[in-house]
Amino acid sequence: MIHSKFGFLSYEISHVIRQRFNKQAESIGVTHSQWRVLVHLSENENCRQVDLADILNVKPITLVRQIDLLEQLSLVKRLNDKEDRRVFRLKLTTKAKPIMQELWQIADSIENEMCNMLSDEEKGVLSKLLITIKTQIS
Amino acid sequence: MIHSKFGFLSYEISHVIRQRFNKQAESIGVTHSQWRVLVHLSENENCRQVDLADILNVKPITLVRQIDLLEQLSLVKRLNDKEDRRVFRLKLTTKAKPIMQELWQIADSIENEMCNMLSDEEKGVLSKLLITIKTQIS
DNA sequence: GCATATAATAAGCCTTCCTTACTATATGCC
DNA sequence: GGCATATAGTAAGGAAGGCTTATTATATGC
Repeated sequence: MIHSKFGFLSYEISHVIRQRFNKQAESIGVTHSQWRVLVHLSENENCRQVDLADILNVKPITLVRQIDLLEQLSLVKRLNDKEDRRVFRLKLTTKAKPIMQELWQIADSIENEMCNMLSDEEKGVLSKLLITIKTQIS
Repeated sequence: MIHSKFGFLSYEISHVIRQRFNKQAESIGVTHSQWRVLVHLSENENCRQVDLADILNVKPITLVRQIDLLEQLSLVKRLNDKEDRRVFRLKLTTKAKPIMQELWQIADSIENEMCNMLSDEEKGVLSKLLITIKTQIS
């Protein structure tokens, strides 16, 4: 039996990406997981913790810890919601912006290294296919 | 600045795959990580632990624990090497074969779910591109 | 105005992975 | 042969990411 192993391959690759990212971002003090929180937050500013957890596919309690850490690093702020006192609204701080730029540079350089066998056209096709899948599952 | 975010996307997708796999394979008692060990071992039977660790991109001590577990489940056996008494050669047991079939079925069904928006041709292109990347980084 | 639902969090656990250090064995060089 | 160095596997212990279960405060529906 032949297995297409797409799922397997995507894990193999992201496993390596994660390792490289964590190593290179160590001096900044941000892990791949925390970076992931920052990226999704930047695309959904002012959301509630419960919303962000949902976007990240993790349980709220898992996100709480990560936000705690990011707040300690002064990268994220919890703001009280005026209409619902149970809720925190999450925001990136001004300090976060330049740091995220650095992190994107790391991410981009890792990506370039990995994809340097592919033509620009192939890279485009790959991204498009992955976006289709990501859209489908979320 | 626009980021192609291939690295990001591949993580997002494999994160979901991992969750679904772990959930569905829970009754079998094998996690995604352990399954990964089994798959790579099946493609490299009779290798040393240090070789398999290298293939998996983990440290030898990390693999030791996983092999301990898989040995407890009677899925893997450590065999003494005759020429180098420091070495164990790893083998899948006969019990492992049917269980791996079950695990492949889970993996395949998850994959089908995720890729059901793609044509067969697109799936082929995607696999090809990912294999190029995987080959490049290993 | 009470029952139920929801947002955030605490306590405590599991898994994966690591660094460091150790033991046993092999190998290269004199 | 004999010592220095390298290598295979492992123990101890810790960090990070994730979970389940339960708690507190607040909202909401009837």
